[in-house]
Amino acid sequence: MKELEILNVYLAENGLNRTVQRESILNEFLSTERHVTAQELAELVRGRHPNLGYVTVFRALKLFAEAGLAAATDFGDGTLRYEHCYAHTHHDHLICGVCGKTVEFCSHEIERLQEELSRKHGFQLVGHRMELFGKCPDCAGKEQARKTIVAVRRRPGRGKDRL
Amino acid sequence: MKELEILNVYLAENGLNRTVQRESILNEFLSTERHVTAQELAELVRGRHPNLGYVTVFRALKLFAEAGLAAATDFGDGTLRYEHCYAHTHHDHLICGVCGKTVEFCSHEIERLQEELSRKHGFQLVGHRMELFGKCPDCAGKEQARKTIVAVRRRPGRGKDRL
DNA sequence: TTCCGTGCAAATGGTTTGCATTCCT
DNA sequence: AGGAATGCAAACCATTTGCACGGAA
Repeated sequence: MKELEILNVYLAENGLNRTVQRESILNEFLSTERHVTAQELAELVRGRHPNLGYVTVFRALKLFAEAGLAAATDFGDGTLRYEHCYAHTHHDHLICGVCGKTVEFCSHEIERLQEELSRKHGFQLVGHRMELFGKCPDCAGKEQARKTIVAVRRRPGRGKDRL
Repeated sequence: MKELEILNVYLAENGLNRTVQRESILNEFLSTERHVTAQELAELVRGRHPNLGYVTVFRALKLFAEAGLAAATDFGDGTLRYEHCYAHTHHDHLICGVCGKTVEFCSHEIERLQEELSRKHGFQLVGHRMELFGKCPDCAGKEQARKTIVAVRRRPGRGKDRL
């Protein structure tokens, strides 16, 4: 079963309609391998469908996420980035704070420890979010040591200087 | 050296001024043990200083963070929550998705694995963010199994239905 | 007496909603 | 036909900025 089919099943099950827009958005979404924002995807889609509105893309991404086709993450700059996740295994992200490159990884060991920790506190673990911030090999090469300040401590707002 | 002193040193070092407002905000901030948003803290402060503006609190919290007195985290609802972190050790959060209760924890083992993972990808680790979402003992007791849906998969926007 | 801080109001920007129109079924 | 989807504009809301005034150094 592939993505379009999944979507259609989800739509049918929930009494929602199939539309050209949703199909186009899904195609465009599936054909990018990056983490896209709604804005970015909307621009991509508009390449083929100039009058497809931003809001529609936004709503579609949310829908995809509900259907289990997309996963949203907020890397800390206040905007949601979506990646397609159907038939992908769970993973977390390693993010370069300089150039923004992301690497996906998965550590069963860490997940086991998280589970263990939750249990220790009586929590029933439902999900987690983990992002490692650092400098990628390229950027570490270019940039010499400066103040190595803290992506996590300084978590700026939604404004211009964010990230 | 305690917090007020740290702040004053930071202000002096950076050519900034000491003000009554900043001191009041710091006091109020230190006297709460929760993770406060700027809004919440502003309301607390206004108890004593009715004409102290929200923006000032906002700016003060940012300042505190720069001075190393506060740490900001975004639990995923798009609003920054500050906690005081001077002379506190680093920790991550375990968050109950039902009642919002948070537990702080620290796992050296996980941190070691994160370090190791980053190195494996050639990254120079600068910081991380990790939140575990689950159901706390109390809420797990009250609520019976329903759809155990994913705080991470479904990451809603900044609007009304968020969280 | 020169910046800095404050506080209001207005701007920003991602996200969401209202609503009239158009589309699926 | 009847509910759903679309698309525009307008609303929302946390955050940020502009600016005039009062305050610290």
